[in-house]
Amino acid sequence: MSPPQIARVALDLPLRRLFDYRVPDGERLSASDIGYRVLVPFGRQRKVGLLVELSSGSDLPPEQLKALDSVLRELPPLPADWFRLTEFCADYYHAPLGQVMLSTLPAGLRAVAPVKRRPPRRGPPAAAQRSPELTAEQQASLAAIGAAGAGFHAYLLHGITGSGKTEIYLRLIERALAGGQQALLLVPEINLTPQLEARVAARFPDAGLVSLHSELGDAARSRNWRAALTGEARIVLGTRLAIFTPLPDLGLIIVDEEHDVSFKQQDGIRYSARDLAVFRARQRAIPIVLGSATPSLESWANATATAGRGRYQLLSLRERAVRGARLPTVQCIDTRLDKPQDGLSSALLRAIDERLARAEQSLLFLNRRGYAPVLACAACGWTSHCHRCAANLVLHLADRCLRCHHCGFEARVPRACPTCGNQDLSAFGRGTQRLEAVIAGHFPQARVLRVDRDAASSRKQWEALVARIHSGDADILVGTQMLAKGHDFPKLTLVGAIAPDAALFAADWRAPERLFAQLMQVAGRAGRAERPGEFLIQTQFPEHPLYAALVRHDFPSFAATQLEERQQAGFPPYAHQAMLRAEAPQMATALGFLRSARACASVAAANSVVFYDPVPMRLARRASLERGQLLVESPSRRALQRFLAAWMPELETIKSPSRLRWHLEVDPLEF
DNA sequence: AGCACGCCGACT
DNA sequence: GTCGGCGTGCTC
Repeated sequence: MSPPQIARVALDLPLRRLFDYRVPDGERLSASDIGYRVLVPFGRQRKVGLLVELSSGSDLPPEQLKALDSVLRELPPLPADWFRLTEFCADYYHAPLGQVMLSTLPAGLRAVAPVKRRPPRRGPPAAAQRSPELTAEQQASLAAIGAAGAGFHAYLLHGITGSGKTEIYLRLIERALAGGQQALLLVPEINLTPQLEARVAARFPDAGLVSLHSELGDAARSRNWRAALTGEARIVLGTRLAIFTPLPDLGLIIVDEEHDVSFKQQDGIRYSARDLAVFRARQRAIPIVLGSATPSLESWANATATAGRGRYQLLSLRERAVRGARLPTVQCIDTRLDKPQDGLSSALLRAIDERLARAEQSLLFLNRRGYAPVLACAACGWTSHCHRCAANLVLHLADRCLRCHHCGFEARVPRACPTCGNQDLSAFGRGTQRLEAVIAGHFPQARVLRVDRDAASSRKQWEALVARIHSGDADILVGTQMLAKGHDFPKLTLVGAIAPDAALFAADWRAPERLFAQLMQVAGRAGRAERPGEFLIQTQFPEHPLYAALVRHDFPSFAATQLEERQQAGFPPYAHQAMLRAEAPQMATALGFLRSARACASVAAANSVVFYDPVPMRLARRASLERGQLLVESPSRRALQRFLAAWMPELETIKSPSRLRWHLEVDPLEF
């Protein structure tokens, strides 16, 4: 009689443990079964779990163990390095392992009822595209990456817009494929994936390229994920969630636009796909390339000798790859001298006029949608604010409503002031809709197109707008950061930043970093083809160092200044942080929890961890929940991690009303 | 997280 | 008299 066999199973539960099951009589599992999905009874439900370990015993008495129902073998088992990735993610972000493992599977593969499968849809075979010639800089970067040989190497590819980073990615993918390996290419948002996908597919028609992002339907997502796991797909292109794709032959990871905050998951398990990508590359001993025109300061510090001790190798592309193409000239318009009318300075109006005369396109960048950020009554002081959030309702004249951008609340625009009856309500401030109207008034002959999340809420609408811009069916574009990324509009030669100053003095100390990246990116839309571009910034602070660096296209000096400030202030990357957040119907409840959390920490806290005071979040109420936060910080990542690991179980024992919810975020980006 | 059990308020 | 609120406790 052989000893009983115990299967240790990860389940999608907010519990920090595995569950033990008996292997049914007459069945015998082996180490090669680890990584299969299993069907198990759980309470009076059945669940899909993941077989993580086999053991000959359990901490529980045998009579308390149930037998697992079945081992699901229609998929290959998840590979060992995928386990190490998910385990690291669970450890580092202090999330339950089962939740990490199961929630990263496509929904169809963690459902109890198996979903029906359709054979993969194959697009028409694309004609393989020839590779363009490389610039000297591109060649040098590729040579540097090649010279390092096999093993883990992290590269920060700093390349200005249009310098041909994508071509480098493609050459690296080519190498990986030739070596029989799979490649993983991560991109920030789905908006850009279709074009990149088309380009990669055209270059590698036989690589079974699949994409993985949240807009994909469940069936397609399962299909693509499966193709990655079986090795049928040699290239995976996806957003942050794609970092968890099992890839048995993974030989290369590329993170494009690595500074983009959308690599950080903002709910559920709050991981950074970029940071996990670096971990994954290290433990698989493969190269990783992080690419950006404006790298995150964390990555920049890792790649520059002083701070990073050369953790990453810095590769720079300083020239545009299209021959003759130049960087846009960047100029500040001093709005103290050239006073804007309705938000537009005369210099900017003149510049737009010139483009109209030459049948070129202009783009006005204003990162605020709606008509005006608030509606107010001058007679009694009433303002349009959201009853559920600590925020204003934004006036949307296009559909005659007031809308909360935080909770989605909507109301009709009142005809008169709700408190005093005054019929003369005024719209304060400026959003894209208002700018669009002002522009249309100034240039009645021009075709004005607004591009923001309201105008392009679906993928289809977005693609239609892009097509319109491409066809030249628009003269002036008014848009938010939606327009900032990755699109080449050959006729676009002027970009104007309408009101970027607010971010210079924002309370969020990461605001300048984001502003610089955003302006650099939007500037890159101007003059990509052979026509020179011009970028005009309307500002009251033309001498501000951020703009001065932008005028010189000088990211390195901007980054150096910022890093110096951060070092002085003891901010990341010179400190490591974690944020505990709590929300409840009453702020007192949320802050009370955070105070208890801090109290129970004082015992476990290593002397190297600093606690701040529990405070309301910047948006103190959202969707009728009041929110507080408690920041903990340490100069040592290891010390912080050790502390968090001890703290988490303590937090779970704090008694609190059921209406209170809390979560921990490691390496928070927003405050 | 689900899903049970369990003990107090306004309704067919 | 019961339907149902959510507090508490458990799931291998």
